[in-house]
Amino acid sequence: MAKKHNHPCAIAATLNVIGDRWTMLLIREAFYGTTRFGDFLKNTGISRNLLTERLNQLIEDGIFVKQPFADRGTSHVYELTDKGRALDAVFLAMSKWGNEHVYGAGKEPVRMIDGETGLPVAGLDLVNSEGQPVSRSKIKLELGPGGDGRTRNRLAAARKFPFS
Amino acid sequence: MAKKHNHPCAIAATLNVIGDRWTMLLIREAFYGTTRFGDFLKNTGISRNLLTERLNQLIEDGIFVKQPFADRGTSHVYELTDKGRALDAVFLAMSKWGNEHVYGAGKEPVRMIDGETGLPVAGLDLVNSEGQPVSRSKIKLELGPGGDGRTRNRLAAARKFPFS
DNA sequence: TCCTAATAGTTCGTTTTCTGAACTATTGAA
DNA sequence: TTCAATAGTTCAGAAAACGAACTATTAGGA
Repeated sequence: MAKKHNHPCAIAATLNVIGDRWTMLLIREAFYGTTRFGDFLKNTGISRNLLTERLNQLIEDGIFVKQPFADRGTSHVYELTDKGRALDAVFLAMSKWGNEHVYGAGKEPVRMIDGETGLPVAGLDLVNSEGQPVSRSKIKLELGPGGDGRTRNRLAAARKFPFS
Repeated sequence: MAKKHNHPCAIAATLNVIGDRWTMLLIREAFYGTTRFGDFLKNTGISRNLLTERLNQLIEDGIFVKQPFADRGTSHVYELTDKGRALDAVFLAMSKWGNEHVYGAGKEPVRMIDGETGLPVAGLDLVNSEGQPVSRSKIKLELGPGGDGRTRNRLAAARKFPFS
């Protein structure tokens, strides 16, 4: 991937792992059950050399592990780690936004359904550490222990309640 | 931005809007309250010509609107639309993942706090259309009205419960 | 009115990354 | 020991990003 961001910021840090045109598509594939080099290739349209490079980077970043697989030829499987599976919230947020704001209601190619009730999945809601719901408009961004002077200045300049 | 993905898939569609190294950083800035060309420039490190191109693309995609602003010089403000603000779930999911899986507990540069209780924001939970909680392991992906044969085949090959 | 500072945006040469196709390596089965 | 399947490498051309210099527009002050 390209040169990395160097901000003390979780968004920048996440973009350093998944912030290119292909990586979230590979992770989508992994959530869909794809594990083989050739299937990632076919299902995404990425070029072979870039797929090699991305998979290696994702292994280095702890998103995938590569396991031998006895099939035909020199086969392996690429599987998500716990760290990789933890990207499910990003996957779900992107799915929801794409369905609602690019395709629009009634034009979704894939829908997320609550298997328990059969109802559509409608929201991604925040809860605090006690499990209580958190209103987005009440979220505050505070300087954390890993922040520095730059972070403090950025937050000081930021709105108090940035989210709708 | 680069050539667009052409899959019948909400992730691919979302990547066509925010799937490059800079766009989510610009949207982070917008959530932090940045509205001016020069501030986006300074706070992200993007180059001027690329910033021009990205902002124009994001206006075209309906994420930002550009308004005149009387200050000094030829000033404008770039502000998020409702469609842009709806990316807050992606922002929050990426923030949470970066804090937990790149920085790690105790090293977060910025923390999200529930302003109501002062407790940290801990989770992003799914609810169905009746507002009931949905377990991630119970989510099903179903063919939607905008899907095609390819989509059907992909889903048929996919795991039943892809999420942890 | 003219000059200056502030802001936004453009141009362009260089560097980096991506693309696409051909080629190589490794293994299991016939 | 040949063949087919799979994964991976190489490389030339195209596209995109980078970074610095330059241009345009406007407000305010001399």
